[in-house]
Amino acid sequence: MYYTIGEFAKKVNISPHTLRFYAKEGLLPFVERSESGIRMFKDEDFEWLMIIECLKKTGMPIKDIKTFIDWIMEGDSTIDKRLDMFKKQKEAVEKQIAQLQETLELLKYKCWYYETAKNAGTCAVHNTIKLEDIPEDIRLVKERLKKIHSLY
Amino acid sequence: MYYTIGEFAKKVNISPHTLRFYAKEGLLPFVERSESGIRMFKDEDFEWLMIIECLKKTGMPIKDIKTFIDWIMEGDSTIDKRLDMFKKQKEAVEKQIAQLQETLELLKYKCWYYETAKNAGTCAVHNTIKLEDIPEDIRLVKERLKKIHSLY
DNA sequence: ATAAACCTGAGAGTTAGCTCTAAGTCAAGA
DNA sequence: TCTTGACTTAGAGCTAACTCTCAGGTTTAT
Repeated sequence: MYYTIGEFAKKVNISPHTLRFYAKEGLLPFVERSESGIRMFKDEDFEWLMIIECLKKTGMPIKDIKTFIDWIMEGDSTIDKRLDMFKKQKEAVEKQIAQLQETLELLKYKCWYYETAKNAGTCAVHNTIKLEDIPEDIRLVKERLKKIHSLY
Repeated sequence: MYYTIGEFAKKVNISPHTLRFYAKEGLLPFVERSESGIRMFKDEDFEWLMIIECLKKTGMPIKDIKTFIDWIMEGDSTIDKRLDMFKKQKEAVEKQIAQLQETLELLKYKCWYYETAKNAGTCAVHNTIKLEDIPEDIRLVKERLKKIHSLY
């Protein structure tokens, strides 16, 4: 069962333009061609695209993804490199999640800040608010922010 | 206490070039100027930069950040808009975290895959591996991936 | 007073990752 | 056979977010 680039594009939900761009960048060395030069995608190519998508989601640049694809094409001699790469990428994503969770805390604080301001009709309410009227979790974020500020 | 752009750049760890770029994009309407036109940053401007940084980390484009800064400059009449914006941004970040956690699962699977291949000396080991030799958590990811694949 | 270091805005250049156009080739249905 | 739509490559264009260069003005320390 073979697919043209247009059919495969629908399957993986990536435009044919983008698939050709990936091919040009060397991300799809596994794709077969017909005699007349037309790309023939297979079902198993779907798995390759899943790996590519996964690495893209980690923020890895296309050049580095190409390096990794080339390692796979090279065979078992590159297993160590591939393992190292995934370990590093795993750590990178763990850091990204931690970073986003910090950002989320600040956003939660800001939501509370504007909920309170909305109820009072003015942001000025935050000049007179008492510490004990601030919810526990919000107060912690507020104090963390102050600390960062005073570091500089 | 006023800072020149160079001094402030060090404080917030952003290059003077980038700060001028932000100013040009309208992100720093609160920065005062000396008679001769030189920017005079204040301690409290640090907080503005913290908000800008926070929104940038959520992936918000500079134009949208400018809209938000303009709302703050407009005063209390824009509190509702600002609250809505933060609520949406909070949801967006929660989705990003969920997405990264899925990606992390796949990376963990790949780490296990290559650890196993490394021990065996070949990726071919995965053609003959028994289900019961796959750790519980890894097996779950593997099955989830299969399901996604068969959807198409 | 003068050199060094820093400031200014305008605008050019860079990078990544698409996204599209053009000119031509190929394949399937009426 | 002919039309229509999808395929091909090369290469141009686009957007975001910087990043840097330039020519000129300002500040500060000797």
